Order: sequence, then structure tokens, then C-alpha cells
Amino acid sequence: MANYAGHMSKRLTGREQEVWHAWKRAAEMVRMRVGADITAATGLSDGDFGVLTRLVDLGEGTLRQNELAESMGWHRSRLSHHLTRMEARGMVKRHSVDAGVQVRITAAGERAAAASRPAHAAAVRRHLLDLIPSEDRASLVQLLETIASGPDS
Amino acid sequence: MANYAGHMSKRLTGREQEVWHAWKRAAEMVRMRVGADITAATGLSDGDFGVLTRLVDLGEGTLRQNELAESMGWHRSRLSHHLTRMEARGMVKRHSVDAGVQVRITAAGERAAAASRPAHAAAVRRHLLDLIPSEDRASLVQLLETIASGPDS
DNA sequence: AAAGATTGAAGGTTCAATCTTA
DNA sequence: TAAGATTGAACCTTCAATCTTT
Repeated sequence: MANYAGHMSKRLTGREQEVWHAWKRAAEMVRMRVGADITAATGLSDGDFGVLTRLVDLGEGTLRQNELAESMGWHRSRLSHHLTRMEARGMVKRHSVDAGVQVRITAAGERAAAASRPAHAAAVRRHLLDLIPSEDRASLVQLLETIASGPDS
Repeated sequence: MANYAGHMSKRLTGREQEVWHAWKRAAEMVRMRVGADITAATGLSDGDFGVLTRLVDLGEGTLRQNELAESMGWHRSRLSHHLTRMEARGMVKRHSVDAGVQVRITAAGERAAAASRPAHAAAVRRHLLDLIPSEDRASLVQLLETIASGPDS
């Protein structure tokens, strides 16, 4: 059987493995390092920080739950569980509106987000941004967006 | 206060956020998509697959637990919990040796790894490799390795 | 029916404390 | 003492089933 595009073989070639392993290791390392730094400095998880800052930056304090899920790239149930935990800690409040749920940041959530931004920025710079030569950034973003949009786009 | 290298500001600039969000979204999407495809096709998680194939490819069926943790980029306790679950399912066995633990793949583990390779290769190609232009691969790998090696390297 | 959200159970990850052995 | 490994608790993620509203 022919193999014109390299898509038929039953396992990854050495070159393919090299890309895959480099990708996985880098993604895992950045996730672990940024997560550990943020949690140690602020007590928030990376997910907490993402929720709070999106509410502030995208919605001036409030978003539909579904918009929030979309902007984070999270599935509904994941966000639902996460908001349940954050609501219990007083970071956000939910109330139902037409055909959905509105999520609003609390005063405590705003304080936590504001207080955490410097540590978050420092961690992201240290573990990711500073390691990318500035002349590579634009093309990297384009590639990452292509990857994020997926095979069916 | 001066800001020579862009490292003093208390939050990410728009450009920095663009890189960080693109990175996070791409990493999350690839992880979710590959994970879902593999689990649906084989019943193994991505972690299971990584453990089994490393045992086969790097160690001809057996590795020190510590070497395995290092090659996966995992912390000790994470691997320990994972191996406990895999051992309960009969995929691997552990036995202690000089100053450590030796992990060995079982016959069932070998069968599972072999049976899963095609689905794994297909998922990785579909959700990552096919989306990277081949002329970009070498430079991407180099960048990912720089990122993985971290700020203290 | 379709979209948005929730739930519970099972599996995965982290942190700190502990244990074991060279 | 130091390195390798384990444990339990808390937290996070996934999946499938369910519920609610339009």
C-alpha cells in the first residue's frame, strides 16, 4: 500500500516522535512551572486566575457562563465544577438569566485577581516568554492558532 | 523606574497576552483532542500510553522508576500514583532493586501498547503534526526544547 | 428537539509528610 | 544525610447521564 502523505504508517517515525515529545514536554513543563509559581505566590490555581481575569478583561466583571467556557477553551462540565469551587470560596457568583447563567466576579475576586497579576506576569515571562526570541513570536503565534483551530477548520 | 527588558511591568502587555493565550489554548486543545481520541479508541489514557511505550522503546520492557519519571518529565509522586493504578490493571509490575524500584511491562501491557500505537499515531498526526508545515518542524523542535529546558538552564 | 448547565463517579495531579535504604 | 519512593488529602478533569428551558 502506498504512503503518499505519511499518514498510513502504524506508528510515529523518529522525526514525528521528536516533534511530539518536544511538544508534550514543553507544554507539560510550562504548565507545571507556571502553575507552581502562581499557586505558591497567590493561592490561586491557573484556572482560577484565567476565570477571574477573563471576567474583568472581557466582560467588565460579568460574562455568560457559556461565553466564559468558550473563551477558556473548556468544556461545560469542567467550568461548572470549577465555578462551584470558586463560588464556595466567594470569588464569583452565579445567577440565571434568559437561557443561561450569568457569572459575576465578587469584590473578593477582584482583589484576588488584581493582587495576582504581578506574580502571574512574572511566571509567564520567566517560564515562557523570555525563552522565545522576540523575532520568533509572531510566527509562533500564527502556528499556535492554526494548531488550536484544529484539523476541521 | 526604568523598564529596560520589559520585565518590570505588573501585568502582561497585549502582545505578551497574545502569545500566552495562544500557547495555552493550543496546548490545551492538543491535549484534550489527542487524549479523547486515544481513550475512545484504546481505553488507555495518554499517560498510560507514555509509560508503556517508554518501557518498550527505551528499556526493552523495563526501566528504573526514576528513569521513567525523568523521561516523562513527571514528579515522583505522580508516577507512583499512576503506576499503582496501572499495576492494579495488570499493565506493569514493580519490584525493588538496589536503591530503587524496577518497573517491568507485563505481557498484557505489551499487547495494549502494540494495539494502541496506530490510534495514537493517527491522533497525534491529526491534531498536531499535520497542522505544522514541514519546513517549520526543525525550528519548532528547537524552540520547544529551549522552552522545556527552562529558565535555569 | 436543541442548547446550556448540572451532577456523581472515576480517574488524574499536587503538595506536604513520611518511610526506607544506601 | 540524601535519594528514591510512597501515602493521604485536597483539588482538578472527564465521561455519561440528567435536568431545565426555549
